[in-house]
Amino acid sequence: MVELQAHPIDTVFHALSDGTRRRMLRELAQGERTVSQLAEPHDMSLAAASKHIKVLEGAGLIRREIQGRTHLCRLEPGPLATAHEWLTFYERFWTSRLDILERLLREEDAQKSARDEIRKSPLKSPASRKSETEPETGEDQ
Amino acid sequence: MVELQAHPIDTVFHALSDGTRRRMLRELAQGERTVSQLAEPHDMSLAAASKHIKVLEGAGLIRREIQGRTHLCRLEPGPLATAHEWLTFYERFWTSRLDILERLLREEDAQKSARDEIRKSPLKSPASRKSETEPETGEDQ
DNA sequence: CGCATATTCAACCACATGGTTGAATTACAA
DNA sequence: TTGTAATTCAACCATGTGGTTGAATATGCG
Repeated sequence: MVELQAHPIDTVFHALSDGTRRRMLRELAQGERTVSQLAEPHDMSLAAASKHIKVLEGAGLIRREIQGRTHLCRLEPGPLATAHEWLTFYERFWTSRLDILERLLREEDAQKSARDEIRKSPLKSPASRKSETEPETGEDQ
Repeated sequence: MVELQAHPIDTVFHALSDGTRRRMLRELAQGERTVSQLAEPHDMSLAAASKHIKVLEGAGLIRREIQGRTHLCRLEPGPLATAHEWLTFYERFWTSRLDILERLLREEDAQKSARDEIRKSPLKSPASRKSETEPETGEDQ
């Protein structure tokens, strides 16, 4: 019904791009929950919550065990690990240390591989960015 | 034009949920690129690519330096670090070692915090999931 | 100046998303 | 059997997304 032939990681990142769904994952990190339990904290219809759960399921982020008339959901961390590893590729860009060297190399690289002959002004040194950690901080997500 | 009052991490994950944009980030990991350079490998109009770039910019994943008539883009890793750290919260769920203990604790937890009295069947032990690493593997993304 | 280059803007389109409501399905319980 | 509880399904709606095309806006160049 959704994401017909997208790359798996597309569906994972997409699933994570919604605060309701991230909150559900957060909840599931503390233990399994039924559909109604997952829906309860969210100000929306059960049907809407059910759709969110299906998106999470479609991304492989949760598994569901049907138990009579209730559906028990539990976290399936594999895709989260995949996404984490995907991001790890870029780690060198935020863990500085070699930042100056990196940047010089990137400049050289850009110079070399530039398909045309644009760019010839100096680059601004990027302000080192502060990153607020931990999921589900404060109000939403 | 997009993401009017969403949580910042919403826009980051959303930006990452598209293969075209992930490929652009990949490209920018090797050095700065102009808009046309970023657009070139992708089978779409310049205008479409320009929109993708704006999504990345809106998520804070890239910065743009206007240089005459060309726009030079460069990677801004901060939000990637944020997303990475967000995912790190769930790390304990995929780095096993304490997996059995974790699971037992989660069961207890679920037992304790369950708002209703559902759940009373045994849990399946989750198959340890294999996660394919590194970004931009194979054909797309 | 006049033209080509780099990029965006605006209007448009098909389809996805996230929500609603009401009915259908299935299971438990009296 | 009858009713109620848990969940999905189907239809619908407003809005967002990702793409197109053609015009607009600057900038660089001869």
